[in-house]
Amino acid sequence: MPAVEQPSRREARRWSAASAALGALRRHPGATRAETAHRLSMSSGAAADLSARLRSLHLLSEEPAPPAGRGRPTSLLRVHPRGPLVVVVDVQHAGITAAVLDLAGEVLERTTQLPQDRSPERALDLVRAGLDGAAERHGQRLRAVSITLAATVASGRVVQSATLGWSGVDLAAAVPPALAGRPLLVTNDATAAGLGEARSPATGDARAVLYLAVTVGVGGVLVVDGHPSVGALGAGGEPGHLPLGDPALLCPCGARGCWDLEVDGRAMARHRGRPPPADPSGYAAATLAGATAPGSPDPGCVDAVTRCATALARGAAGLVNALDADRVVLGGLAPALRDAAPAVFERAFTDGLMRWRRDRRPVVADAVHGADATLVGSGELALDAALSPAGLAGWEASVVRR
Amino acid sequence: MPAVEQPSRREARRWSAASAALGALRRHPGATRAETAHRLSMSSGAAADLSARLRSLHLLSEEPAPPAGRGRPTSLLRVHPRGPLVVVVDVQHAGITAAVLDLAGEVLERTTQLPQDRSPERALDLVRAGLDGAAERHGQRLRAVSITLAATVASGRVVQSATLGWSGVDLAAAVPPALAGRPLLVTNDATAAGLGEARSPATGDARAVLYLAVTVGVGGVLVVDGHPSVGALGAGGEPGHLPLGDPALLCPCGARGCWDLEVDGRAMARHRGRPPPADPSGYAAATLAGATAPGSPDPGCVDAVTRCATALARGAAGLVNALDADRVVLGGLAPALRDAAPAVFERAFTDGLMRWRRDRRPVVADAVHGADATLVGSGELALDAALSPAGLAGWEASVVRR
DNA sequence: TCGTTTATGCTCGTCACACGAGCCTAACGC
DNA sequence: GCGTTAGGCTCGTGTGACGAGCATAAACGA
Repeated sequence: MPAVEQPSRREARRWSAASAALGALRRHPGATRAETAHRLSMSSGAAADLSARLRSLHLLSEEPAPPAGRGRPTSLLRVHPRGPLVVVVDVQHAGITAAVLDLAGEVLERTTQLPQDRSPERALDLVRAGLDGAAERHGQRLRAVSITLAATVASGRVVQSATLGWSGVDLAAAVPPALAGRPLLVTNDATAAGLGEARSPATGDARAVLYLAVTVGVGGVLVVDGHPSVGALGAGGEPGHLPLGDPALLCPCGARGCWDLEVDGRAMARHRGRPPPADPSGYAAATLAGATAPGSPDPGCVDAVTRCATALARGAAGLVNALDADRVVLGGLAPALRDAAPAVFERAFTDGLMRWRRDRRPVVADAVHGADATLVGSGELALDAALSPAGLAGWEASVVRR
Repeated sequence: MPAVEQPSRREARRWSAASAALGALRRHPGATRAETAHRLSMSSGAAADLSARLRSLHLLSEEPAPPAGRGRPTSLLRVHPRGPLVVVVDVQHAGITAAVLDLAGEVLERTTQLPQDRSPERALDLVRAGLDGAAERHGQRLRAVSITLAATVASGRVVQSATLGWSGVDLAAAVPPALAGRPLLVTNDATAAGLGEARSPATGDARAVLYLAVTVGVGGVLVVDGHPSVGALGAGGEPGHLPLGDPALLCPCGARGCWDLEVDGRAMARHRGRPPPADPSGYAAATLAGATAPGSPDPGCVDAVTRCATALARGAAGLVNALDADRVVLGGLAPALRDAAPAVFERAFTDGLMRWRRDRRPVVADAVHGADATLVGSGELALDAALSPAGLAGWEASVVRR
């Protein structure tokens, strides 16, 4: 854990308005200054002071807004071209992606590297290389580091990963000296993706978003008021290990009857009487293709897909009951699973809801960010840290030093 | 919903230190001034200013602390005898309890009334009477109202209650004019109880506390960093309606396979081949007694209790997996259920955990507040509102008016 | 007994943000 | 061209946080 010191009360107060303004700008990209001031109920005087301060610190720049109707034209708020940046790294079985984002969440650059072998050491080397490259190109402008992995993460460490085959890996070891002292966030990939989806404008004004992504098993997270609910160690977002399935089945995680085993390629293989596939995602995709083949759907595939769609919908409804989500977002293979058996899904979802919820049942939407979801969510986490009062105080210190 | 206006940024800033100090005092009753100042890393100057302000507003009083060791003796911080109060009402099948608490969470007075009949109208009358009585005795000193019920609550309304037989009741109607404008909190009883348990010193420094109470079904809530996770509408805390049970069983809530049906008196009756009992709690208590009778335990009771204890432990472990709780607190009949079959419970709990969690498995503790848990938690909710910056600003206004 | 040590409380000057009032400025429209 | 409208700017005021320096109350020790 890097020692990211808490700002004093005074320091926090000093930056709270700036943090709020930059946060508002992040949620409403391309907003004007007057608009933002109204949104935060600031007087025009306060807005003028704040704007001057943020501009002089390279935290934002303004350009004249095109006049719209009567009145003195306002200005558009933009990310400053020499403002703070964040760097994110996503570690997946398929490859390691590093990206640099600006305060607006725009991806400025991204690189993907394919590891030669699967060892954690090699992967950490690639993560370090990615971070080092970004540090070289952007130096002090990088204000936070966020790493996501297809793994269960607790207290900044990987505690297990069936996908990567890791356990007990500390990600802090992959941060190069140039970035030491920056906030480091280590997060499960589905948790980050859920955050990215929940904060997307497409999600509307839902207060509690349940994100569920089927890949190998089912990952996901509840995002309440824009904050992921990650529990004690940050290892929340493991809905797949609720015992919603068959108690006779032993999960690789060590527990029995995990929901994980009912919704993915492993479940489909089981339903078709086949041995567990080496690549459950590929197997699931093939089974989905078989079930939806125009003209001649394979009955075995249809049955397997139907059962998985039912298990997914039933579990989603149960989680809505228990956690009081007002929106469900499906990611990974889940949208395809639902599309392959929409009526079955719908029925199982409705039947699984408590009766009083059926009147105003949560919308079940498909994820909008696609393959970038994890990167986007990871950026959100990093930007949260960079734009917190503590992060801004650090930025000011670094600007003054120059 | 009463219109409890948001304080301006300035107002919030004005009260943030006071709010923090009173919050710290609440968590550490009987703390000294110097201790509290250190805890909040305030300079002695700031502490002097703040203390003078809070004393003049009747928010706290000081008395000389008994000298302990060298150095100038400090003072003990106490609740002011004319300071703010909160009023709470707990609506249960068995009766309606109203209580008035001071800022330290001490119960100053409490009354319980037994309703003549079970209609919501009659119950609301009793709630109103309880609130009116408190308002008459304490007037402006009452700063927040918290109502708890054995019911599913969403957006301040009761949406369903098997126990009370209500649905669609708006609690705002029970607030007398004398208390209009005060923050009104309406909460499920198990959620409040869980909050009370999670904030109890007995719970230690756990970050995410999973509270599970078996009564009729199983209620509970995840409390993260002292805040209950209540989802979109405040209807979280319904873990009993996760489909962890037998999908063939239809729950009164309308869903199938609810966990609710596996752990309480209804489950025990089913396991013993009896019809559903009218009073599941009483039936469960009797079955527990039968299973633990010294000398001659009833095998049918033992079997029923064992199966329920297993279902409880298995579900608890699954929720720990999914939500990342680092402590579990059992309330209602759950401690008795565990005590009746400790080895079975232990085994099922451990087997239900993901393997990596077994090394540092969360402590499963019994609730400490007993029958008062709901009242205590309700008080916490009300005090949170009363001691928020907005609540304190309201108090100052009311003091100045006098 | 009386200075020394230690912990704490108090006063005061300074800083920096928030806010409101009053005024200035840039567009539109008749 | 002048009124209308929306928005920006300046400046005085309020207020809390902080640090420095001093005052105070107990315990300790010679």
